[in-house]
Amino acid sequence: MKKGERTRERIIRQAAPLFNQRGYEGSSMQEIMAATELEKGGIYRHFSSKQELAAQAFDYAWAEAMKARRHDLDGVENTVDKLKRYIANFVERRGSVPGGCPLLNTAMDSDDGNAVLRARARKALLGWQNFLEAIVAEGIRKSEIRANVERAKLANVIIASLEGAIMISRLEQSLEPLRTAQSHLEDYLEAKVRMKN
Amino acid sequence: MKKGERTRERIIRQAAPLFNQRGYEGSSMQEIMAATELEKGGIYRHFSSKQELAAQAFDYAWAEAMKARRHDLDGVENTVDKLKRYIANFVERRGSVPGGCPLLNTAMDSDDGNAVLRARARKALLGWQNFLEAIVAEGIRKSEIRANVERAKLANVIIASLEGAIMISRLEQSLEPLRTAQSHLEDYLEAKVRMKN
DNA sequence: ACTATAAGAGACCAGAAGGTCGCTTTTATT
DNA sequence: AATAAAAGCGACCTTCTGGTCTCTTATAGT
Repeated sequence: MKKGERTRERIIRQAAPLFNQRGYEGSSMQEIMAATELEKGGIYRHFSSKQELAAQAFDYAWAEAMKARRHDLDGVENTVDKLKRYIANFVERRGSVPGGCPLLNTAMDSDDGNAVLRARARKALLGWQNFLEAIVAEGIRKSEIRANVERAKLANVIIASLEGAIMISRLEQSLEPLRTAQSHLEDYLEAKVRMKN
Repeated sequence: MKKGERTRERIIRQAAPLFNQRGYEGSSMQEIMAATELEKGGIYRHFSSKQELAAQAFDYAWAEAMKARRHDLDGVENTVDKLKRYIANFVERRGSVPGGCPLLNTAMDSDDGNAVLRARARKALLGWQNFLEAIVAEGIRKSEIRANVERAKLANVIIASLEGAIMISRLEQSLEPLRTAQSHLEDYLEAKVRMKN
């Protein structure tokens, strides 16, 4: 009863980078077998289908990404600084799972079909938006963020800028686009979001 | 000598939406055969491989997207307004080829393998950056854009915001995120880019 | 209209895809 | 140490993959 659970988690952990790098169709069971050093039977005992495994691998990869991006966030008091730290973490602490942002990858991979994966990506995005919006709401309550800031829109701008920058960065194999997005967002936060006295 | 060229172009035109929607691995020759109403032999006469066809389909899709986004751009004199018009076109005139932005799709599809497609996406991105940078450079020359604006960074911010917003919009199946990105960019152009006298 | 050539059909191929299942081995419980 | 249950192996299945090649049909130049 214990060993099974351990290998199950190991499979997810070792399959996640594969799916994140090569995508759902691009990752074959053979490659997953090689990555996990398990035969087919050993994998299919724990997962009913490739899709099921892919879904769980995404959940894992996303949880890891979120964890990395939340790193040391609680120590920051001011909510604007918290947003800036979050953005810095996003830029600096990539690679919790290799292959770029799991959300972007899975969203693009599944947005024309693969309803299961698509639903997971959607849920992940919603969670992310809520997380950022909560920080903004707190900031407004604490009078650190201007009252006229629309939290949903601010969350949107941050997410879009970062995800778009990731795409460029991956294609150019350079951190510069990501850093440009970061400094743009920081400027924006100071100019239009932070409460001035 | 003539018919061949016509069908060749037809194949590209009809295969492009498929590749753009389902990705490279997700599009099978069978589906391409169905979409083009041609047998295998009829397709492979014109393209040496699936990859070759996919590459040409991307070039076509990208050219169509660029054309749509450049729509009526020449009529705009002021370069800041030109950028705004470009952004508006991006938001409004999607769907020149179904399945979202070909660059984003192909970049995510190929960034961990498929060197051929990756090279095409990279070249497309470079062309896009150059296109926007040229407008900015012209704006600085004409004193419509502040001299301290770094054209590469501005191009980057615009591209990242729009592409990231496309991802969100597709996942949420709503235009709102795209419109939010648009208004954010417009505000930014007015606040930090346009020359004030 | 004749004919050389271009275009397309479609049977065929080897290999790989995801998935199943009966059997053996390992684990945990007593 | 014995044993019941859990975990893993790996041959096998069907379907589909990208790609080839020969043969037929359509086209275009004269």
